[in-house]
Amino acid sequence: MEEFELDDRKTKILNAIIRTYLETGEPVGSRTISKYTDLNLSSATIRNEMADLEELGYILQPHTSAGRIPSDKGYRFYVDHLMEDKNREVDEMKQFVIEHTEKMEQVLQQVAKVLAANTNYATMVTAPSYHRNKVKFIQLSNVDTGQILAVIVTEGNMVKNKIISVSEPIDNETMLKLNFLLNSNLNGLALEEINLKTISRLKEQAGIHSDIVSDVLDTLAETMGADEDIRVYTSGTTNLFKYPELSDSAEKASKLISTFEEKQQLASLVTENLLNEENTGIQVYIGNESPIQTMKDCSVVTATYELGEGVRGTIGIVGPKRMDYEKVMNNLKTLKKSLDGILDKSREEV
Amino acid sequence: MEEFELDDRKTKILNAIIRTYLETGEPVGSRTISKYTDLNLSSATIRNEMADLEELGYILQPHTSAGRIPSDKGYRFYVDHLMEDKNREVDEMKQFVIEHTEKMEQVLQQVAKVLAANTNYATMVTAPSYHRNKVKFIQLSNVDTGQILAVIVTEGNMVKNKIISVSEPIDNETMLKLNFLLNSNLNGLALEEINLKTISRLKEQAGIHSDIVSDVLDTLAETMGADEDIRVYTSGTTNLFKYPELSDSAEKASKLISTFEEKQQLASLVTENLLNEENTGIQVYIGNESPIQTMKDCSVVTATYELGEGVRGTIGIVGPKRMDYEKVMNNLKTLKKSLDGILDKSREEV
DNA sequence: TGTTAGCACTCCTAACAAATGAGTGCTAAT
DNA sequence: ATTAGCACTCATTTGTTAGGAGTGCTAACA
Repeated sequence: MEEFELDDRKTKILNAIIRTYLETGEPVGSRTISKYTDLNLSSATIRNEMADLEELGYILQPHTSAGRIPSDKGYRFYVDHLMEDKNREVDEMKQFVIEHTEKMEQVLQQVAKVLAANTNYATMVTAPSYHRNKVKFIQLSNVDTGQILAVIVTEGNMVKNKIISVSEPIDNETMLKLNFLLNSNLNGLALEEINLKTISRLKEQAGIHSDIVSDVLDTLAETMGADEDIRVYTSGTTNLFKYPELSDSAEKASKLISTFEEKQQLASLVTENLLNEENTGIQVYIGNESPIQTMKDCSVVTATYELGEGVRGTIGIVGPKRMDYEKVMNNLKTLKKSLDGILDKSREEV
Repeated sequence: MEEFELDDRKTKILNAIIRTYLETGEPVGSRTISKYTDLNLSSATIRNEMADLEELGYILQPHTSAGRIPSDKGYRFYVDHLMEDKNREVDEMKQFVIEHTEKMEQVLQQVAKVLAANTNYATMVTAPSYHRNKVKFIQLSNVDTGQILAVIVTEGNMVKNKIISVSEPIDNETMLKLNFLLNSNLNGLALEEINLKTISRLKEQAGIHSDIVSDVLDTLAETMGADEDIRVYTSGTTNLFKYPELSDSAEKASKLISTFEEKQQLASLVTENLLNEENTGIQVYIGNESPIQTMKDCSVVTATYELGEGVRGTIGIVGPKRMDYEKVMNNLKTLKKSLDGILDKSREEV
């Protein structure tokens, strides 16, 4: 709590500076503030206060004889203490999400798109990953000579499959036995709960077909495993062009956009949040706080949604540091609310 | 055949102009050519010839007192007649593709990436679509009360699945019958071959469960259907920043990059090629020839690959009109060769 | 003691002019 | 038919200037 550093007046001035800068993107001078605030102060007084604020690290000057802009510390203070918590709704999107639950992929892409259009920033949405998700149903079937199809269905009705090659064909009876074996041993378990004991027991029971069991388990680990192939949908990356501070040099812009293309990098930004059990809120990274270096001139706001028990994904927004935090965070909150627990709901409805 | 328009010398000069421009990206002047070509001519003579070439529409001047640059017509002539057909190999990639056939998605993404790094242009690869692909195996299973899982495997070992909700549970015996019904009627058929007759026969035989059959058929149509959701992998879009003529204005660059983000647009560029049976070669779109408006300042080169009977996808490269056509086309040719028929091969190997 | 007016100073930016130079078209000579 | 030479065009670069926004400091004031 370093609020003690700032008295009431300084706080008000800092607030005014940041809000003005959020709007204009231009360094803001003392005279502007002098007119802006209700507490009538002359520009000279403001100047003195600004000098203090600068010394404390909340604002900085791009160069002598320019106005001030917020520093990372300034933004942080704003987000933590100054920002109002408006509660406008984002109803259309909420509605949309609910109406289209079947086609998850398209919904997520659409969410990214609408959010980008809404906010004028770049957005990313990661598909839900099956962290902590439980096995509901496993089935092996003969598909072709030498080829077995393994299908795995999880609690959240996520379906994964893999073709397994086998050296010699398996007759139907054995197949039935294997299926029973797998289901009775694994159903209801989350990936983390499948330990060595379970595995060795399984293999023992499978006898000569233990290699197939191995393959199935591999598939399980692969498909339900962590960051393996988290799908990331992005939209509006070119919105970043709108903010000169991000795109003044072609190189800068290029690097940023590249990061969005390298979806796996984005995924990494997000994984830690997913695993962190207790974090269910909204995360704000300002400038260097972001784990991705290329985004050091940006702010990143992410929200973790949880479709159902342990089925989590992330929605993120990337923009300039002077982003409209209020708007962004409210958008995310509403979206999060719409998505949270949607699996349970849809199951109830059916 | 409008080659008659150009005598030998004009051809040589045009060739020189284009090649120089491909390298430098700068308008090329008469003096440069005068030194460049082996037929020793003074700059003045070149100027005369250039005036002719301009009148004929092969080259143009950005403004008075600038050098000449190739027009679309000029590039077209170059690609059709002037370009050499070098045959360097792209072995590393070929090797890579063969070694990683199992994980198609990752291969394709990687192909896009390597190709982009190799050429310094933007690349796109579409996942194979199941056009003309045949049903190999269908299976319904009870997954949960009121929920049936339908799995469809096609010739190319593409697996698709869908959860179908049913109002009342189906006992195992009925399920077996349904499965038999579906497989005996549909296996070996391509989507196009499933006509109304087949459908009505199926429904008739299914009796009271004809609604489930409908659902399965819908799923079939959806998953094997045309452009539905062709997946497109892109890479190196920011390479386009390297070419000033594409990124001089932020707006221009922005529009281009956006097109790459809107993958479905890219897909449309490609669909016609996929359906066109006899086209198995390499396509070059120069400037306005491209079906996508935003790419009117670019050249697009695409190759259609065919993993197996009717399982097709596209590899594409987008760059400035002054792209290194030779290199690009050779890269594509080699890649195409590596991918063609890969399904059949891998099946043989097993 | 906190606040304010005034002023000199800094530094960015826009505007304009001049210099540069690459390249052309035309003409006259070969 | 080819070429050298020359005048001319026009984008680009460079230098200069004027303007303006904003600051820090000082001195006066309540």
